[in-house]
Formats: sequence, structure tokens, C-alpha cells
Amino acid sequence: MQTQPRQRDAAATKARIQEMAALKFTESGFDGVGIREIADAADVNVALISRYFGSKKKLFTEAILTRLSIEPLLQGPVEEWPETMADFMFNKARNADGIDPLVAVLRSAGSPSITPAIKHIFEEKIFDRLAGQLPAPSARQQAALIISLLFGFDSLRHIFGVADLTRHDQKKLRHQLVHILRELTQC
Amino acid sequence: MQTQPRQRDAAATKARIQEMAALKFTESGFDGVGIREIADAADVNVALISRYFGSKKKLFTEAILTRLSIEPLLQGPVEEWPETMADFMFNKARNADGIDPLVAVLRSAGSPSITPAIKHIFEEKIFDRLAGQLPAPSARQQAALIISLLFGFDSLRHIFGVADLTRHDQKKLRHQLVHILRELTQC
DNA sequence: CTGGCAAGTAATCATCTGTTTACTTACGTT
DNA sequence: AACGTAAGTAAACAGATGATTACTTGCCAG
Repeated sequence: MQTQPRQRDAAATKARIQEMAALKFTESGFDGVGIREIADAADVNVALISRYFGSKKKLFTEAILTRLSIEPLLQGPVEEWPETMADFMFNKARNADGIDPLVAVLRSAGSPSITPAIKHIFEEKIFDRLAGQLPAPSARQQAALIISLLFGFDSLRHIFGVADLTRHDQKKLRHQLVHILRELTQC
Repeated sequence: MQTQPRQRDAAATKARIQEMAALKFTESGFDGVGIREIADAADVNVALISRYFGSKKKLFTEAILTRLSIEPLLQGPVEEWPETMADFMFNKARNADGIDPLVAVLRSAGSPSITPAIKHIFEEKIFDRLAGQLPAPSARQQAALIISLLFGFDSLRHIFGVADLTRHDQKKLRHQLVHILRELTQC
């Protein structure tokens, strides 16, 4: 029995690589996955990764960093942001495809080769973005604390898997989170 | 010219390895450093690492995880904790020896081989410890949010190097941090 | 039908990984 | 002074890493 000759579609192949890369990077961070692993998951030859993306680093940038955005949290008026943010944090079935750029970034915090890129994109697309939309005078400090809280919360839940944050009766926790976020967006 | 014959002192050598390992792990996380790099920094033969610590993983445990403690934050009465915590976060010139277990852990979040160990030690020595000392009814949720904030704050400052958190005029930021921590330890 | 370009492949590159081997040599005990 | 234990060393292990090579093959324009 001969294997079916592969259909050729560069665009689709590149997209498939990017998708599986995003998934794998989410699961294991930048250093935790090899390009062979990604290639296998995408059912693609290893050499194509270098061909289409140049390097593993650039693949990470295209697959993860470009998906990083705080925009979903800034819908509606400022007063509603705490609720929106809490929802976002708890509904991190987000795409249901297992891809989570923030988790990928947190898991890649120890990879010296990409932290500069992370820092850059992060300041530009997350920090400045949030600080710019906050009305209050000390917007930058507020933004810093808000993001600290959300980042740390995500770390505890998804990276270190703290049980108390993973439980199902999260009403009280959610309530407290909203309360604190309200405090942080106002004062 | 012949190199001086090396003095022999197993205890001192082991201590030197552990110290330099702690430093290197702080700088680059678990996957970011090779044992040869650590051995060179400690001016020691690579094989001695395996001999004295068994494996890189165990070295990480002994060098980093055992130094991880929340105790310094829980001095004095609960009312003073916010100040103490803020101080601790800002004074992270801590030992001045460049070793920072928390940073090392954050930078190692993407290394699947040690995250279970991190999680265990962390829940035992950080989370349960804090939750147990908080007086309020929903102590565990509060503990979770406090640690989220502190972890995220540390990430932003030391891993992603957000400029606004690294500045020198941190009075206002410190004030806000204390304010939020007070809110988190009381309500 | 047929060239040619581009998509896909297998094999190999050099380097690095953590760990272990067999060996040499320093130091305390007798 | 001789010896044995243990500290330290150099070399090599086997496997994985990211990247590149020279090659085959599918597909579309002419």
C-alpha cells in the first residue's frame, strides 16, 4: 500500500505550521518544543519551517507574538473593564483550540533568545495600549498593577496550576477579582 | 608555567556549585543554562555536579527551591504586611549576590521537567503558608490574589523589564501597591 | 504533451545537551 | 614513608538541537 501523494499548497502548509506551532508553544514554551515536534504535529517536513519562517525565533514571533493583544479587554466603557477582564481570565477556553498566546509567553519567560522580542511587543501592544486608555492621572502605574495582577493570575492558574484557582465554584474569587480591578481602574 | 594544584574541599566545592547554580538559574532559568556553564562559573569540573547533586534537576531543587520562602513577608501583624510586602518587592537588591529564587522560578516556568516540583514546593511553602495566616473567611482566594499580584509584579519588573516599574521615583507606585495589598488582606 | 518552477523530502551538518566512564592525584591515617 | 580513600579531571557517551543541503516530484503555463 502506497502513501497518498501529498497535495501541494504552500499557503495552507504555512498556515498549518503556524497553527500547530502556536499550540505547541502554548503547551511547552519556546524552549520546551523542538521544530521537529512542531513539524510532526503539522504533518510537515522539518525543512519547511526554516523555509517558510526563517528560524524558530521568527516562527514564535509570527505564531505567538502577533496574536498577543489586550484589545478584547478594552471593549466598552472603563467602568465595565473589570468585569470584562475577569470574564476573559476565567473564560480562557478562549479559542477552544488550545492556543493561548499569554500562556505561551509566560512559559517562554526563561528563553533569553526571545525575551527581548517579547518585551518589545508586550510594551507596545499591551502596556502602552492599556495605559493610554486609562483616564486617571497615574495611568502608567495603574496599568502596571493591573497587568501584574492579570499576568500573575494567569501564571498561577495555567502554569503552576494552583488548585484553588482552578476550581469550579469561582463565584467568590471572580467577585473579589472584579472588586480589586475596580479599585485599580478608578483610584 | 604550571597551574597551581587544586585545593581539595568537597564541602566548599559543593557549596560553590550550589551558589553559582543559584545565580545562573536566576539569570537564565532552568533551561537557559547548561551544567557546563554552571561548572565553569564555579570553577569546577562538570562531572562534580552529577556527583554531588545527582542531576541538574536536583541541583535546581537544592539551589533554588529550598531558598524559596514567603516567611520574610509575614513578619509582624497582618496590618503591616502590605508595607512589608511592598518593601520586599522594591528592595529586591535582596542579597546583592544576584540570587533571586522567585525570578529563577518565573524564568523556569516553561521547563516541563521541573514545573511539578515547583508547583509542589510553591503550594506548600508559599500558598498554604500565606492562606493559613490570613484571618479572613475567604483566606485562600485572598492568598491567591495577593500572590498573583506579587508574582506578576516581579515578572513585569525582572523578566520583561517594564520600564515604568524599574524607574527610581517609585513612591507613587509603592503607595498604590500598598493600597491594593491592604484591600486584599482585609476585605 | 511538456518544460520549468516551486513544494516537499531525506539525509546530513555542526553543535550542544546531561550524564558517565576510567583515570590521576592530593591528603589524612597508620 | 607507604597506602587507601576520596576529590578532581579529561574524554567520551548517546541523544537532541536548529539549520541546510542536494534531491525528487507535483502542478500549472505554454
